[in-house]
Amino acid sequence: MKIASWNVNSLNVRLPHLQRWLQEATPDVVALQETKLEDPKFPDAALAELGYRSMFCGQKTYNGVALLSRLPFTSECVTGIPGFDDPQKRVLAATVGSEPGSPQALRIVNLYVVNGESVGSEKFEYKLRWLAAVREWLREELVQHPNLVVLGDFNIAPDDRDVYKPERWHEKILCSTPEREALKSLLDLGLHDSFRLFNDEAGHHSWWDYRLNAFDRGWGLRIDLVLVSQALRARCTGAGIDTGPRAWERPSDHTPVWVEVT
DNA sequence: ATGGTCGAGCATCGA
Repeated sequence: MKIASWNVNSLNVRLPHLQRWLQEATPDVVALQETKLEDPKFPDAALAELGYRSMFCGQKTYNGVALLSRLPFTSECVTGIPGFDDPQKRVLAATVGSEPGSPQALRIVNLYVVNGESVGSEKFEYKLRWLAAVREWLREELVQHPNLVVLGDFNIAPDDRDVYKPERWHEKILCSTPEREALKSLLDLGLHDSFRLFNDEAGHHSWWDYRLNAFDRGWGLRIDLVLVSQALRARCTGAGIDTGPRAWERPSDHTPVWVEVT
């Protein structure tokens, strides 16, 4: 089973890319971020034609998340962090494949983590509060759902191997110590960065700024992650980054990341 | 030379 995440930066603009990539990569489950679409405008019929059921939680202009699945959804759709009041649509969780709690079920938590703007800004403080609330929620999710996948645009590069020029990003947004510690506190719950189960090299990225031809120059960061629980870690057979779509015409600034589990 | 590009929606903001 292949589970993927992609920040599409407007599903309205990127639907043709998504359709092409679904057909080429044939993922079973896909988490999307930055759909920027209100729910009545979500293209669920077009995606159903490719065999995908959809859950979505969007808003105009900003944010917006969705889950696509070839397997049936077997739970309600959870939107937002329980108990954390937040008008921004950044979270969508559901169970796929089998009844919640069964060994065949997979719990999927799709996160569009707050960007944070710059270290020390109000948005930065919001990012850290938001991540602390996610941590407390995931602690409970792990009790209920041993087969847990937490994936999305984390807006955090886990360490310097994930940054094209670490000295340029030192203590900057996406790379600062408080952000990395917040991510580590999620991993400390019993989650693993699936990409690093298979590859420990530097130089693998999932996002490149639109400016200055960053993609062609290799100026990227790995900020899109697929975290897996302990039980799922044992079932992981591969993980990777599909850089192809970043080179297509009129691309998202992010490219899909994925994990394979048995 | 750490610059300046997208997407949204109509001037500028967020990333």
